[in-house]
Amino acid sequence: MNKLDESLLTGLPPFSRLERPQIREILDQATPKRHDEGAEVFREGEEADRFFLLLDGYVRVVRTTPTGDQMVLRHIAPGQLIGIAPALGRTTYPATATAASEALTLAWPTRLWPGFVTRYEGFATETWATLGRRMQELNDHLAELATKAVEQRVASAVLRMVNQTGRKVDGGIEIAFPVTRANIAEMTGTTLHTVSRLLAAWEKDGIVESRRKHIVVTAPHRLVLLSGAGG
DNA sequence: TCATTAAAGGGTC
DNA sequence: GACCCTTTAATGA
Repeated sequence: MNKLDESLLTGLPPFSRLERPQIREILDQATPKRHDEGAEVFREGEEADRFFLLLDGYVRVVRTTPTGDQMVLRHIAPGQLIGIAPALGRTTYPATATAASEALTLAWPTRLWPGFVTRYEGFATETWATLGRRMQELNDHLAELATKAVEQRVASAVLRMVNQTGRKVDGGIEIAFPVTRANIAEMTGTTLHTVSRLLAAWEKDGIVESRRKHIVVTAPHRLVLLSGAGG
């Protein structure tokens, strides 16, 4: 079996303070896996027997409501830990993670978690920081859902994706993974029809350009204004 | 202001 | 051709 290259982990926040032998040790315990677009990485309610590092690609985190509706909670960019139920004191995954684009992960058995936290300098601190950021985002998102109008919510959701996963392209910033109108509807608690109409209107105003599953924000500051940030 | 319903066209496999 | 993604219009809460 091929050994994983140490450069995969060097520089990533959870491992940035570690020496080579420690990184080697961590990699030797990891199982790499490729996920096709749409494939599940882990499922809500399952026994959390592994935690993951997203090496490449994007992951969509989704919860299903009792009525069967899906709610998209967040998107994860490469370099982040996911499925870290043990850090939350849980034994099952709180949400389902699916590959938003073709993705590559490393997985470790959850039983190794306590050892990672105690043995590896900076690992715990970075994990807490990640959890803190996600908590902050959730708070913002919740306040937004409760108080903002649909157009503001959709604008915020698009901006969130741009900020977390955007890449520069000619004429703007592109969301780096395939997104449908329905996906955005599931992030904002509206319908795909409303999202479609909003994007069409924004495109007419020169704020975005979109093709199927593909959005480029050409005037981010105007989207910020629409999102109602700062008033 | 926004959801629902319906109809239709283009894309992709 | 089947199925998915998207657009558009009409209707009504």
